[in-house]
Amino acid sequence: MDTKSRILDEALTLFSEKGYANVFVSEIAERVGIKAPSLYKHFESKQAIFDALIREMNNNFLKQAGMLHIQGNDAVRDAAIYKNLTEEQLISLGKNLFMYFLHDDYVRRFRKMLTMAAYHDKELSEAYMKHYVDDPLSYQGMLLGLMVQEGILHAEDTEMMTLHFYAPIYMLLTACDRDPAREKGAVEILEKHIRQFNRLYGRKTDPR
Amino acid sequence: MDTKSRILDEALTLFSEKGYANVFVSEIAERVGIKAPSLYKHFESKQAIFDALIREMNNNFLKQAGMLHIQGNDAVRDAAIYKNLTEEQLISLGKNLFMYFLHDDYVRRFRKMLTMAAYHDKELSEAYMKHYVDDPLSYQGMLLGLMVQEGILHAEDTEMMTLHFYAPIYMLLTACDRDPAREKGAVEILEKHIRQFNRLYGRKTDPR
DNA sequence: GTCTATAAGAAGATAGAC
DNA sequence: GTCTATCTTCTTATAGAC
Repeated sequence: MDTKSRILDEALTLFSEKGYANVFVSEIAERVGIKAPSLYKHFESKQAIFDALIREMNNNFLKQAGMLHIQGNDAVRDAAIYKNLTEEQLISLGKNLFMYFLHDDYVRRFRKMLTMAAYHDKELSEAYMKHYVDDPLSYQGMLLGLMVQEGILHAEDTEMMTLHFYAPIYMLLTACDRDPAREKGAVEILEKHIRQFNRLYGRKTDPR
Repeated sequence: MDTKSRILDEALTLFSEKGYANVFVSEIAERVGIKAPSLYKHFESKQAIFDALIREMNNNFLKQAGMLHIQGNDAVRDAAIYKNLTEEQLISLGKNLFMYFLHDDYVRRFRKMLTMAAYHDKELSEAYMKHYVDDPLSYQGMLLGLMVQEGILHAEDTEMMTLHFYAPIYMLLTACDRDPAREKGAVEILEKHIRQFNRLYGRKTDPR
């Protein structure tokens, strides 16, 4: 990994742990193994490092914003996969996806950095909402909608069904980001959540 | 309002808008209408202002952490109130509570300040989880549990039912905090959410 | 308790040698 | 491209008059 990439990597780690304003350029440089002035040969300012990270995030959008997607870009194909899963397989899949978004270093650090930074910046706020709220809801809405069409799930209001599926996952994820000790409990809750969701919206539920 | 209280008030506003590190003592002083050095007659440091705010928050815990409570401290009495509400009245109540937590200046500013600050500080992180996740879930769990006992709601797993009720509200609240333009849509979604929740867990639902 | 003046120190950024 | 030395600016905080 070249120096420029190492700078971005260490900066992302530090920004995600302490927030932009609490990280010093000298700190980033130290972790990379150079002195602060050398860093200015690679980036013209601290802000430029942050901007480069945000650009990188938007470019890698599919990798990280494909939150809770199986393939991430084809709801029809993904629905076909879901369709044939047993409840146990579905739970296992859900757990694995949850663990991926919780632990994948790239995804996790960006989420934490953006969570903090998005509070003071309108543009970043929009990025946050898109990646962690709107896009997951939209994708899962398609997925669950297809399953309703197939007769696998039953719901009058697909939008609300999607909210009921995703909101608990969003809440568990933000809880674990703030307190990693909650992870074990969160995975158990996730399992129960998927079971209950299946029970409520699955074949046996009377939708009125 | 005396100067000391005005300092706390303006500091809370600024901290909630920009985050602790991005607020200068001189900025707080200016809003109060004094010069920065005068401020040090009231607080010995910038950190002392923040600490005082956190103490105030913990003291006023009931006022703001009673998130989505009716009375806020007596689940049995509150359950008795809920029991006799029609769906329309319940929705109206839910909307009003949501608007209160979204708009009440004191509650809103603390929530935003804590959301940011809680990422770098373990103690604050615990306070955040307690006030915005654990306590609401625990209180609403009692409330909904009582309604299950009364036969008003039906659920095998009350904990999951509570999660299904609260997680969407939590998600809508954080979404509106980040982007106030979403408020109108959020209230509509809230209404649909409560209706669907009623439908799923109300008398007519077959819980197996 | 508020002011002006100022100290003390931190942090971002530049200059110029190697 | 990295270093040491340094500049500049900003920000917290203090001193001391009123």
